[in-house]
Amino acid sequence: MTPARPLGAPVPRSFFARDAVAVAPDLLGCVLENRTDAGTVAVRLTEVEAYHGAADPGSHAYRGRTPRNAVMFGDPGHLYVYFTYGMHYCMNVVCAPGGTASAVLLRAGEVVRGAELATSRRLGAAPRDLARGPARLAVALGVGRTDNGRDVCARDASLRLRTGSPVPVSSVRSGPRVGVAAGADTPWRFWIADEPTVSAYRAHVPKRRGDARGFRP
DNA sequence: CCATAGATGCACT
DNA sequence: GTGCATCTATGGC
Repeated sequence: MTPARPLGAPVPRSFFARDAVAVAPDLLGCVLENRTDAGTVAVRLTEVEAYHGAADPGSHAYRGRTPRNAVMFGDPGHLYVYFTYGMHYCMNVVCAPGGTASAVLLRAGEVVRGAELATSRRLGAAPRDLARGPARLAVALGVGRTDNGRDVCARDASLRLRTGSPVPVSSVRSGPRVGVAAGADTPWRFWIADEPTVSAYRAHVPKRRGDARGFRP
């Protein structure tokens, strides 16, 4: 059980200086706020996933340090933003001591401030869908490639985490991570029960290859 | 509701 | 060349 923190207090770096699997459930209910020239959007986190360092086959860090994942190997409290599927950005917060490459993927949340700005970034999205899914969350917050490596614990951070209303332990759920083949036995996806903003679960879809085109068994 | 396909750039093998 | 820690549109029921 984590000690209660004053509502709205910035989350200190020490919070992230633990294993991602320990940090992830504690992150639920916290509020991520991004101030830009366009305005401020704040999101209450409802769904996250832990990536457990270089030993985790599902992690980008599994095959060692590369230019892309370098931030993961750095100090806790920094943002690891990566580009995927040719069009999407997803964001993690680095955890554990430097060099561990442990991180938490922020998968979904509820927009609690700046809904108008978030909606302008996500045209056509219903309120509950504004930040439902990791790539949508990044868009709603206005986070992209240039935010990779940002320190969310810095004194003057325009992108930072605050504590929110505590989430009862009884409301925290966990299960397999989305779209990750390795570690189906590790329930490192955490979410708040009965939250409409939690992304739809999609199990990993194995790729079929080498078959004749159009052939179906 | 559910299932599938296509988009699209880049890191890595 | 292969395969994404995804999203959206479309088509079937």
